[in-house]
Amino acid sequence: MLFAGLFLKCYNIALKMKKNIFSEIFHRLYEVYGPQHWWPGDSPVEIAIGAILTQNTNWMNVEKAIENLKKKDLLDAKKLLSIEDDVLSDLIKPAGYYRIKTARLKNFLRWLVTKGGFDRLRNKDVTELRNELLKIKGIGKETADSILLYVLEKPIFVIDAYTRRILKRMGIIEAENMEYDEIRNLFESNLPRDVKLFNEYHALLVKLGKETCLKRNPQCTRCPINDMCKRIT
DNA sequence: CTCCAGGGGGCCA
DNA sequence: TGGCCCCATGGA
Repeated sequence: MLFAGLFLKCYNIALKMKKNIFSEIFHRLYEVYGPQHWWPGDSPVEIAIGAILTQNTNWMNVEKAIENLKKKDLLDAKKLLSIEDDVLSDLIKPAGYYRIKTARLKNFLRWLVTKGGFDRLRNKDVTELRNELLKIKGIGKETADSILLYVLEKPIFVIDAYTRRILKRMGIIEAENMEYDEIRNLFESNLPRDVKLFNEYHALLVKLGKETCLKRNPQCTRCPINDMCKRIT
């Protein structure tokens, strides 16, 4: 029931999309993988914390860290800000980079509390929000955009290493280190600005990126977009 | 054993 | 800007 509803919604969005390579990729991935139900997490603050903890880190390790916080009922901005750095570091240790991430979490949470919480932030202008997020030490473009899309529900397309690798393989971009905002603009200017679509699309790219046939393997032979990939000898 | 995850910041030319 | 290094754990 939920599946069918979501599918229909995405299908309707798809019908309105211009026929281009970006909509084509979305169709393929959605047909094969279906809805991804992102972001994994039960509350806005949990999602935001996950976005910071998953920086260059396997999601499985992030889950362990979040589970530690959840067990102690610490998935709350003010509670987390009130505990000692050493205590927080110890709890998030499974996610790696635990000292630096402790500082990053607190930097973000301090900003969040100062601004009066997520509900208040949702009403603010996207560009202004993004600039503010980027000023926080430890919040870079991908993390900022993940929070904008998956927490604040703004139509911002998240670019990550998987996205770069896939676009490069398909010959859509020249180099993987192409400017972040230029790649983001590729998606945002070729797709309808729809939060639900951007949500699903990024999640699907991550899903595809995790497939072993695409993982650092230049020979992509069985992925859903194989025939769209540039032949690599 | 080696590799590498849903990055970001600092430093240096 | 562009390249390099550091941060750290745990599963494959």
